[in-house]
Amino acid sequence: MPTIIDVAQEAGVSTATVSRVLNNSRSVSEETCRRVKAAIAKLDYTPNMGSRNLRRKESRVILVMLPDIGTFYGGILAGIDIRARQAGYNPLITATNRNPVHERELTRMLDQRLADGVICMTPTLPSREMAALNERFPVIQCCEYYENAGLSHVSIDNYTATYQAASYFVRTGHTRIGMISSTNAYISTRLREKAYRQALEDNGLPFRPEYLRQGTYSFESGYEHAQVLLHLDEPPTAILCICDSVAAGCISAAIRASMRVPEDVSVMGFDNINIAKMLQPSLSTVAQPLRRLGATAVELFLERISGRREPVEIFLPHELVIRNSTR
Amino acid sequence: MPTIIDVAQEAGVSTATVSRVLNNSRSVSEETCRRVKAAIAKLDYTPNMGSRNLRRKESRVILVMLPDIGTFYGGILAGIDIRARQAGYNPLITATNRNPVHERELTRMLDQRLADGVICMTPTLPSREMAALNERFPVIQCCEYYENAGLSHVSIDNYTATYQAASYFVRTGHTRIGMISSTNAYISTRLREKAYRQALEDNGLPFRPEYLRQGTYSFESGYEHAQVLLHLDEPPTAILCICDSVAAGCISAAIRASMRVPEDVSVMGFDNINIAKMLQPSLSTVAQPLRRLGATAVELFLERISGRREPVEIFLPHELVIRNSTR
DNA sequence: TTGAAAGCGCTAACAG
DNA sequence: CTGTTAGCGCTTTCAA
Repeated sequence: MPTIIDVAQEAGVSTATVSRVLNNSRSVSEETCRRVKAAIAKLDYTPNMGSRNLRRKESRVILVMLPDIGTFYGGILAGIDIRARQAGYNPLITATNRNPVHERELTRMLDQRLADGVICMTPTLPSREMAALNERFPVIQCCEYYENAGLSHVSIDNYTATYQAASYFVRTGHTRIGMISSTNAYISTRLREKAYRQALEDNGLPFRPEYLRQGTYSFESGYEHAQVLLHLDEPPTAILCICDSVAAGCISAAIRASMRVPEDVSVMGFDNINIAKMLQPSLSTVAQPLRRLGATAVELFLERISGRREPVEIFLPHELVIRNSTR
Repeated sequence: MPTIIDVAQEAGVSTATVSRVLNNSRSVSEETCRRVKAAIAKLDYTPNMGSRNLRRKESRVILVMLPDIGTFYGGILAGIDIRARQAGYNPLITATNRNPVHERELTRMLDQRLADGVICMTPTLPSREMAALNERFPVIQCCEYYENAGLSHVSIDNYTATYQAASYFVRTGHTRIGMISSTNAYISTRLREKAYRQALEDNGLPFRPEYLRQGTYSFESGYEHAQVLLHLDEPPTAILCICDSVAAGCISAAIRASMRVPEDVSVMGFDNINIAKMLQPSLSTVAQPLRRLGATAVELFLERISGRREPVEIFLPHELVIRNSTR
């Protein structure tokens, strides 16, 4: 494998000159430049990026941590991938399964200079720890975030999105509106529950504790909690779900209980992942701009790495997508 | 950020000795070892892996190329991730969207020494090109592969899997069996179509060209082609789909055409991705051992990088999962 | 058992 | 415009 020295010899110049050509330093004569390029072509030379990175004290790698590589993250990853490569960075994607130990270990890649910074979608590590890490390396939060931790983040406005979804139910005549949420402490979960309650209150509807269920993000959780909800003496006629998988479970449970969706019960998901349109009936849901979320996270990373220290908070627009699971 | 030199000074030894401690070279006295470790702890030192890699002429990165980060690949990626990290490698995951130009560009990361080898799930580049690349770097194929290209690969036995799925239809009384396949030239597609035809023939059923449709891997494609199939004068009573998303589209089209699944038409998917169980009715499908496929691909990579040159071909067991979309 | 010193391949002052 | 040179942080002979 040829090195810059081989190229220099072949072209009859110094390695410095080859380096200049490699990096388009404007101060190389046409003629020399041509010779160097010819040598590069002849030897089929490719610079060793590892040594360049060592010299430049960077790795050109962004660590991307997410809980799992499910459908939801696919779109975000696409956004990250495109924007990061444009900027000359390689996204190193890794699923942490929400395991703090594993996350902490990955975080060591920053100290090892194997990555220049991290885009994090799993707020599992304590806020303090992340803030401390952010003192030394760029840490960007995507989708989820800590309030007042001094970290830049991008997400949708979960509160407004959910408020609108609940209001949609009210507007279409529902008075018994349930919610299948999650037990986690994510900011998105807290805001969504808060918006759900506020929307009820603002519309003169009572908050019924038995209508608010909390489980996981899974199909199974949606199924179980919907079962409970639908067997209440006065079951809700509309159910807001914390994500599309939960909504899928909700629909399955309704059908299992011989109820029609949306005639007997309306179901609304969240996220608009691929399966939303595939379900029977197709799922009404709150769409998140996945690719833009990813691309924006990279943008924040780039700003941060080029010197900016003050955290920036970005909220991207969502969209209520009405399909056939609501009436 | 402290370097090995700082540690050496702090411990009053040479950098060579620190390096030895770092790498557990057996020839360091207890006492020295203790001092070095104390210094490392005191300075909160982490080795710069970039320079280690430069020196050792490796990157400890495996490039993982896949067409898209959809549900199907999620399981495989999990398998790759776990096994690769165990072995001290970082998987660099990247979606190529089946774009040869993009793939070729990514492949340059090997020349740039940014990755030590590649696990490829998108057989987009010409067989020759991959074989040539494999001369210089480890190239492992996962799920899809070229025959006789001298590359190691792991996948299921697509022929047998499909043969069994088709036979299942025959066994449950179907005589009009259709297939919604794909236009791509993947080995899996070719083998599945071949098995479909052979199963018909072996069971004395005629092959009807109008029963074999070819589209893409998408929900939309499944929907469209199912529509055509179901509006035939003599529509099939069972449809084998190239993947679960296509099967989902197939079910949607059937219901749209006021047909019941599985009473009027049975639908079988392929892969057993997450959505299979979420659909209404839940989807019967051929399950692939996703995590094992990923882990095995890494295994092949490790074998190859530690010197083995003869290609090895591995076929992992599949499983026919019968749910409610078939009778 | 330990240290000195030579690189790994590249970039960036600095001189000329 | 170009070359010389000194590293980036680490590992690894080679001697001692």
